[in-house]
Amino acid sequence: MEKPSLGLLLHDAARAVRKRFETRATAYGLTSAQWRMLLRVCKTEGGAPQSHFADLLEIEPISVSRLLDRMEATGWVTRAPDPHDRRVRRVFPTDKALDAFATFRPVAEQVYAEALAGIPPEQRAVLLQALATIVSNLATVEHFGQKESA
Amino acid sequence: MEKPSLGLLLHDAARAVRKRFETRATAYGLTSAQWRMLLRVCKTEGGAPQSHFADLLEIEPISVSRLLDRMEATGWVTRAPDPHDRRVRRVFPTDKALDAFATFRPVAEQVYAEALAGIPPEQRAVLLQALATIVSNLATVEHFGQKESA
DNA sequence: CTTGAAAAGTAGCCATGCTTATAATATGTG
DNA sequence: CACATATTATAAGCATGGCTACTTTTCAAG
Repeated sequence: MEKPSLGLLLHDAARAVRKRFETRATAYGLTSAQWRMLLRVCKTEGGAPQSHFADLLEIEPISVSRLLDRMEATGWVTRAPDPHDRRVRRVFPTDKALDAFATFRPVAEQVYAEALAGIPPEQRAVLLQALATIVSNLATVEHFGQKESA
Repeated sequence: MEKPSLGLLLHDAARAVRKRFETRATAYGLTSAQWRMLLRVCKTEGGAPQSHFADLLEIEPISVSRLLDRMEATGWVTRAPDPHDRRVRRVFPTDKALDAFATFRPVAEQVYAEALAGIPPEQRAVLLQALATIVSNLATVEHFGQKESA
């Protein structure tokens, strides 16, 4: 056997959690990307511009646009023009979304519990901290020459 | 602020590593999925059936099929019929691939080093072990009723 | 040999996310 | 005001990966 690399492990772990989650969430008609978006939309009072969610979810605005296209078509969100800025379309959760929001929380908690089974609390803390560090380490944009060698 | 969940962190960390890697590998004309496949193909003596790589990479055979379509079109692999089993198409790396294989290894190592910067060795070990545990915990197929409650 | 199950590969369709480019609107500078 | 720039959202096209369904081929019974 060969020691699996960080990249492979991260990739596999993320995919496994996503897949397990979708197995559960599919019964409610949501994918994990839609669930992530739903979380944010439901927590936002008064509707927010799409660009707000692009920042929060750290995906490109075009990805938000298409994700919301599908979620609007399936009745999870509504979009309304902003009266003060005609470029903006504000996003609102539907009642169906707010219902699902309350229902799905424990589903996510359970998936995480299954994923972390057998890992002692102090190691869970190290895991979460290390993942946060990785995200932070790689958050800076590549400048092609950031390193001392260039 | 709110404590980010395991799912979000895993998702973000995996995406950050993939993105950083692709920033580097794009200069060579490879995506990270293609790089993962290339690794496996180059390590396999004598060519292997596509199904072998589906198992190794833990993706569906159809995903392998299409990944190899692109990699064959761009000259990274060749596919030849198996003389003993006419269902099988064996996969071989090209010379270009074997060259790249040697060149890219340190690139991947460096990306991982950047990702893990500031994390002490014992915490890295915990991280890798925890990720492996997560993959293992979720590797079993959902049976809808595995739990004691059903 | 025939029948049926399993395996290998593929095609169609979809979701997600990226890069690049465009339209419409806002905003700052002269 | 006029022009350049930035911001918001979208479109086109591609890569990755999933699901379902299908073909071809192998293999195990009978």
